[in-house]
Amino acid sequence: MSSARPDVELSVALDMDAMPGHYIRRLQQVAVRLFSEEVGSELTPVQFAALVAIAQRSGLGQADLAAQIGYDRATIGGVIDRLEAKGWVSRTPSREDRRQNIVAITPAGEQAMAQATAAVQRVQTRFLSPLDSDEQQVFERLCRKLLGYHLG
Amino acid sequence: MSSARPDVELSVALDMDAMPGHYIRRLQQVAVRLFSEEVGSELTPVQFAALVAIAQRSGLGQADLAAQIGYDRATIGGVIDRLEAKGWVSRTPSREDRRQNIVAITPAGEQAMAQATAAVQRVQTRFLSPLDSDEQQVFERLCRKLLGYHLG
DNA sequence: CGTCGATTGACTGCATACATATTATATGTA
DNA sequence: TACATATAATATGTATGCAGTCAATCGACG
Repeated sequence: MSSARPDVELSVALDMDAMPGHYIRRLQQVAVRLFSEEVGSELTPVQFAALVAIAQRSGLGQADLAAQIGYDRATIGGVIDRLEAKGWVSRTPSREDRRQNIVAITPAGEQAMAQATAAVQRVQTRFLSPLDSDEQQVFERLCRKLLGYHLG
Repeated sequence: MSSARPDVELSVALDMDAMPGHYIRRLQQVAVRLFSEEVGSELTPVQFAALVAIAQRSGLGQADLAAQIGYDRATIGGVIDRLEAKGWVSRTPSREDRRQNIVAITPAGEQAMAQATAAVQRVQTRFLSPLDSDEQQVFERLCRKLLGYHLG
């Protein structure tokens, strides 16, 4: 660590640690790291979320899928590319609307998802473990409230 | 999936919205969007955080800087590239350790930071605005607690 | 003084995330 | 039918974030 000499005094002392945007970013980093520790490198957080969404509501096009889990439409294509390359989902042009690719999970995909599920739940447990049970509930409620207003 | 293995949790329990990792990601998306709305495209959240850190503790090398604000060492290089291209920071080889690049903010950089500061504070206000004052304090406390355990 | 382990920074590759443009296809309307 | 508009998917460019590799360099040790 270098010796920091104070050479510029800022008119406004900005404490980045006090900024929600900053610590949300760092919490996100923590969550991603835990995910990769527990689940491994076979599956990323985004790929897992996509797999779950596809399994729960098959017959959706890519855009519907993206909207449902909060991805960008331009991003979902690449995610599905990688899931398709692993043989976990399939893309089929819709007959009703030939612009659409209907995305469905494959048996191999279901198996991969089932294998990952326990690890993913460990991630959530570990992530929240610094909080006691009451705090966990409050944290979830406040996050939902924030999302509800900003997305709804 | 045709095995006789009972997978009870597969059919129901995968509610992504209930997973902290998932809604933290979406909160992060919200924060980034608000940032770009208020601050504009001149400066990204990461670039702003870097600028603040550089201004507050000049004389640091890139790795120290990265550690201080939670970046990856491999990422900070590109961030500083872009700040340097705008003339907002400078890189100088250290005399004590010639592997190090000492990063410092320029007058133009200080000006850019000062201009962005009000907008950045509006971001934080808007982000937390769905919560009342008590809830905001609780939210910040819980986030800090999570970070304290996971990073400390 | 020379060697070795650790550190730093540069670089590559992969995976998001988003904006924008483009292409193909649908759909509403004149 | 012809045209304008809307939508789905893709391609491109920029910006992060992390893992891994490499060379240069530093500090410590013999």
